[in-house]
Amino acid sequence: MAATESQNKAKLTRKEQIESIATALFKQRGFAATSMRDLASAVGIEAASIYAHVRSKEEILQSICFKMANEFFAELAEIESQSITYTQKLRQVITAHIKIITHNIAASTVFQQEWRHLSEPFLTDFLSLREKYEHRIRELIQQGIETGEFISSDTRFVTRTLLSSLNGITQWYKLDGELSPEAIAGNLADLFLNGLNTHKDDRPKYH
Amino acid sequence: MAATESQNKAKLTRKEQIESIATALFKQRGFAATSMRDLASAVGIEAASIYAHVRSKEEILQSICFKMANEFFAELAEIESQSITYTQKLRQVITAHIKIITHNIAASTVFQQEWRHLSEPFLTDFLSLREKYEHRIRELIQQGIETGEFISSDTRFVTRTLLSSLNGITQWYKLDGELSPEAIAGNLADLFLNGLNTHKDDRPKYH
DNA sequence: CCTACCGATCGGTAGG
DNA sequence: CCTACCGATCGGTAGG
Repeated sequence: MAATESQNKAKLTRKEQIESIATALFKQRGFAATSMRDLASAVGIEAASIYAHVRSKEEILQSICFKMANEFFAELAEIESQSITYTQKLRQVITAHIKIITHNIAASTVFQQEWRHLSEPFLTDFLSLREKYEHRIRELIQQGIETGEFISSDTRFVTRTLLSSLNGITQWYKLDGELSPEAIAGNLADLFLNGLNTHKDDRPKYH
Repeated sequence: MAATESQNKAKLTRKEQIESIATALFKQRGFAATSMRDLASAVGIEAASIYAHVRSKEEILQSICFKMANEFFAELAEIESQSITYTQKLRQVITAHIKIITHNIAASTVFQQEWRHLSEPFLTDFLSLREKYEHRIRELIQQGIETGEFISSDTRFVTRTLLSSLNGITQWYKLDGELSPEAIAGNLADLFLNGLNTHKDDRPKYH
């Protein structure tokens, strides 16, 4: 009970503050190039004091990576459970993914670029989660093809391309930019669903 | 003349061999997490001996990043000079970019992910080149819109999305995989030009 | 290309 | 949360 109380009060525990600042630094310089002394100095304490709140440098990375993974899965499960067309599901997946990314730009960047510094068994777990997420989106596209909503395509390729486009948003999204997360989602869904061409006679016979 | 001769002979100079192995290591572990001792050991010499061929660790990174940039620009200039439709130009840009990436997977990955470890003035130069490349592709899409080939869209957004999709290929392309570079290029061009949807009545009114 | 070595910095611990 | 400190490792140089 006392433990629960201490978790509930206050805005940000010191541990959360450390993780938040670490996330920004890992994004800026990369995990390997960020030292615990850099982190401590940014927090305003001594390097050794960090270890009162955190077991190791890698533990911080683990926390960032798996928290982000959980966010993506929570939204995906919600969408999968709905009774709507696959076109609508795809639009919602795009919207949800972009919402998560734009609300956690630094953590998303670390999630995307720094996971390789995880040690085992975290590395294997992480890659397995990523594979599962991709697989479930691929399933969604496959089912859209079977209902006739989407054209027949290489679903593995389409899914990877979609995820690259989604994850690439971390590299250019600006809070003060001209495009809101919702506008980005709308544009991206339009592009993937309808393409750039004004007519559809361009397609060679790959399929 | 003697200098020219020594450049022309042999398969790979020691310097080229060092850069090639460094590229693979930088891709695998990242620039910051790769030590000169790792590199030396992979080459089969002592760490200090590396410095007989290379001025610093960063010089290797500079070489990788700017060589890749030059490759992209050479292909782009070639395509821009042709008299073909913008649809065809876009297809060729996609094909050329993918060709370069798939032929230099490790160097492309380093180019994309490790450039932030460049020091000034290289960092600024590099970002300026990247911006120039994006700008020229954006111009190409803008012109395609003006001729009526492409639908009116946010060209900045479309260009960034295309580049994310192209660069994401380094993350999943396998030499022994099911898709050849040409097939990937065809699929990607089809997706961006025509989209996934079997009909075009899905588009909401964002534009 | 090697041996020998430099000062700096790393992640982390002991003990309070 | 601090002082004091550990052994390991870092990028790089001197001198041959």
